[in-house]
Amino acid sequence: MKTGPLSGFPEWLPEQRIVEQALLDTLRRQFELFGFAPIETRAVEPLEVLTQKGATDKEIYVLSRLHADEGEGDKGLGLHFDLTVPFARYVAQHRGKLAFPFKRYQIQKVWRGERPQKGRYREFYQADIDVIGQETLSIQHDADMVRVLHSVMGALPVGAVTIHINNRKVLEGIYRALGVEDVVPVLRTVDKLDKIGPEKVREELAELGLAPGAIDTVLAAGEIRGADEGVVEAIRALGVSHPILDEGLDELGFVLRACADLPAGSVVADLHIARGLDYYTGTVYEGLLDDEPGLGAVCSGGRYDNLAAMGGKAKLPGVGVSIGISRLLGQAFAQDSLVASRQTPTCVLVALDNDERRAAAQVAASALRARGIACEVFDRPQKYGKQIKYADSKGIPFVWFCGDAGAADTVKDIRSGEQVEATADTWQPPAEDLHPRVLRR
RNA sequence: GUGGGUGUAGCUCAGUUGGUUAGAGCGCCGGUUUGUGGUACCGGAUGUCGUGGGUUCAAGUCCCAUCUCCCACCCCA
Repeated sequence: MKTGPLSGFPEWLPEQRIVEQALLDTLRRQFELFGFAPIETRAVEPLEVLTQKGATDKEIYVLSRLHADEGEGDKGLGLHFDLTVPFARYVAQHRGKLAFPFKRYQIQKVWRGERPQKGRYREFYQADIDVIGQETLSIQHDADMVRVLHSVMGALPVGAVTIHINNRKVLEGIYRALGVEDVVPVLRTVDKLDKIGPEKVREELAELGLAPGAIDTVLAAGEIRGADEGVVEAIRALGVSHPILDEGLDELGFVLRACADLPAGSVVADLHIARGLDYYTGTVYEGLLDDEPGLGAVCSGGRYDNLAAMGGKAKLPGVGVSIGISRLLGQAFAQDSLVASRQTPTCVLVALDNDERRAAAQVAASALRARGIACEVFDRPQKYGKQIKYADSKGIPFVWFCGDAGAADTVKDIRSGEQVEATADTWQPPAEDLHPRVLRR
């Protein structure tokens, strides 16, 4: 059998999966604290849903049966490449049973058939929250997204994250005022300011047919950043005007005011953040690690007005963000900055004295488990040294010895070597040893 | 899809201008230690040298093809 890694399909060791699960638990708790309801959608969607207008042209993994009968025809199913498109389909489908504004969180694997590289995988977790309204959705939700992101990212052991926000209408208004017909290519180019620098961006804009004067304004706008409403004034000072620009500035100003109480530096308006996805219509978000900006966005999202208008006339505007939990983990594992305190849930290894005493060992183990203490009984009566070594190799903190012939049981903390008498019905490990912990270093 | 790199033990790697039976460290297993680990010492196992072809008396080493993985572009979490 052929073994070996598949590029872009990461598999973690138990101690890494423990970290991953801990972070997923944190996300779930945080999302629920903000009132988002859980859903899960199927892993596959009809290709026509995945490739609908507004979706990205991601490379989609198509599903087919190995021994499909001749003439069975292609059912046209593909694995989802994000959670927003399936969610839009879900909302349109269950519209009658949902209460709006509908807030949901969804933590699932997604698949993209792209070339993998650092921070980018073909199979990875996305953790999404979205709010979706009927006909309209309050701008308040745009601001709330920043608040949730700030809270969630702060709860993850990944260091400081700066959330960059912008509003597509602001950029679109400016570009239209400058006479640009097709704004999306300009947005994509400006989005690369950080990466390739203003001179390269200038060249690319010129290739798109922008006049030198217009390019100056586009670049000047792209350079604007700030944490408060000063950015709105700075944009007005560019001297362009357009109805869409006014709308965008109102929204951006609202979001900045609504987030004014968050700690300084956590949120910044950044006028070159555009996001490549073409379905965003208003506020856009992009979170970067302060320590590792080169990793790319670790959370991102935006407002969309049309995406969920699937199969009906009703308009379902929404706003949502996605957290790149796999990207964060890949980075953390690569630099060994997140580790589990042990590589198994087991808190106590019950040593096996001899074959006659298996029953006694099981009784002790059951008593511990009944009180929520994870334990396992060693499988054969080897020398105690071997059994302790097994516990040590997995990071199991305690070894339990059943007392012989009426003697008391004892439990040994193998880190300190301390061994004390104990009763399986009452003994309690320190709270920090009950479950594996995530350690940051 | 485009470009560049890579491939030898479970892991990290060495292997001379082609030349006997392919090595080291770590890890693993056993022992010193007749049930209480981590250190130390002693011993042991492990390879289709990515794969297929070719050149040669002789290929891990040279040539061709192919695959894999890594990095960058595109785009994105």
